[in-house]
Amino acid sequence: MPNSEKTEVIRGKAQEARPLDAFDRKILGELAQDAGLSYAELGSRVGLSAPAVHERVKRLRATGRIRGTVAMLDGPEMGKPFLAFVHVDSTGWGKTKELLAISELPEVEEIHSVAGDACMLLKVRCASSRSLEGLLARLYALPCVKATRSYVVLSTFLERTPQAGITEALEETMNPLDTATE
Amino acid sequence: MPNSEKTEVIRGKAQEARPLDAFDRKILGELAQDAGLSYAELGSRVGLSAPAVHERVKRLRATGRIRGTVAMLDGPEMGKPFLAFVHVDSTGWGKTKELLAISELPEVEEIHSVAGDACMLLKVRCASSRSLEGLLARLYALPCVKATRSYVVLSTFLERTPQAGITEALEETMNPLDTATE
DNA sequence: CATGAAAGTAAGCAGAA
DNA sequence: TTCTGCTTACTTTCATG
Repeated sequence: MPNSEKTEVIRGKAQEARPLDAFDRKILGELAQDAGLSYAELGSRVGLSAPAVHERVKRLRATGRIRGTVAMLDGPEMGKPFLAFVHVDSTGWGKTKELLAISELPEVEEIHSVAGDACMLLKVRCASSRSLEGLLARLYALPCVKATRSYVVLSTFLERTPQAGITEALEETMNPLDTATE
Repeated sequence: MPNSEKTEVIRGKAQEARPLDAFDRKILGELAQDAGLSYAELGSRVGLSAPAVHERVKRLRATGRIRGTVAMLDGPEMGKPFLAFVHVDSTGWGKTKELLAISELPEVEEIHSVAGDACMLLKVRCASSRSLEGLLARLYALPCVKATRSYVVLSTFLERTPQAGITEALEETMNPLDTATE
């Protein structure tokens, strides 16, 4: 069927607008916990046939809802028992080039720019306090870095990837201004 | 083979002690980026046969180096564009029961206890500033919570799961005390 | 290397716009 | 009717002993 590609192109990003239905949420919920499930098993859990669920997963991947499937490695087992969050006060504005350099380090897992009294926030996992020191040294070597504050993790109670669910109850407000408008 | 189990038991956690070799690191590096690879493809990338690489992956899973394989979901696409890190000052000590309650919320992705001027550090991803407020309200409802500081993420430059690599160069020290002993 | 299971494809059908 | 999406049946690839 030579026309199928064309159809995709014509529809363009229309599929991105399609909201998630209950089936999609259940599928995503399962896959966020275990992406190793067979389509048959996944289908029986959400109440769909294997090809149907396969089709939906393909769509969820294509539209970017699923960014990929990865193996979750264990930090300590990998020889990196030191987890820390580093707040970075910087002058000037987050030069992409400088960030590129440190994002290459396998020790650096997250880099965010944040509002609040810090400009950048890093999540780093490394072998020892020594290597954390080495990483901070690299940071201070950057001209824009003014100060850092490190929060060393003592123990981790929960650590997971983004979940599909939304807690509607959190939208409740205690603000009298809002109740007035409602 | 009825004796294989026995051997395993006798060796006990000996397999955990087995250090990662270069092949293991390469395998883990690939799987941390894409766990959807076939064993054949994985084998050709690291220079091993498919069954060989399969055996290694099985061992890496059994010994806990690989904690599981999950689908990475896109926060904004899931209707949760608000990412924030919340520092919690608490009195008394991290009652597990109370943590259990908030770790059930799909908005909460990480809970750590940290050294530094905060006691707990949360990573939360939610639908709106309103729901972040709702989550803070739940936190303050806990008797041990004294204060919170929230760092709202403006943009994310890097976000990934633990990596296999270790940067040896980070172990370099600038401390004269250490160079003296060496 | 061989077997069996699972992924992926194609064709047909039912329900909703 | 036309379109979207589920199901059954089939092919092919891959995991696994």
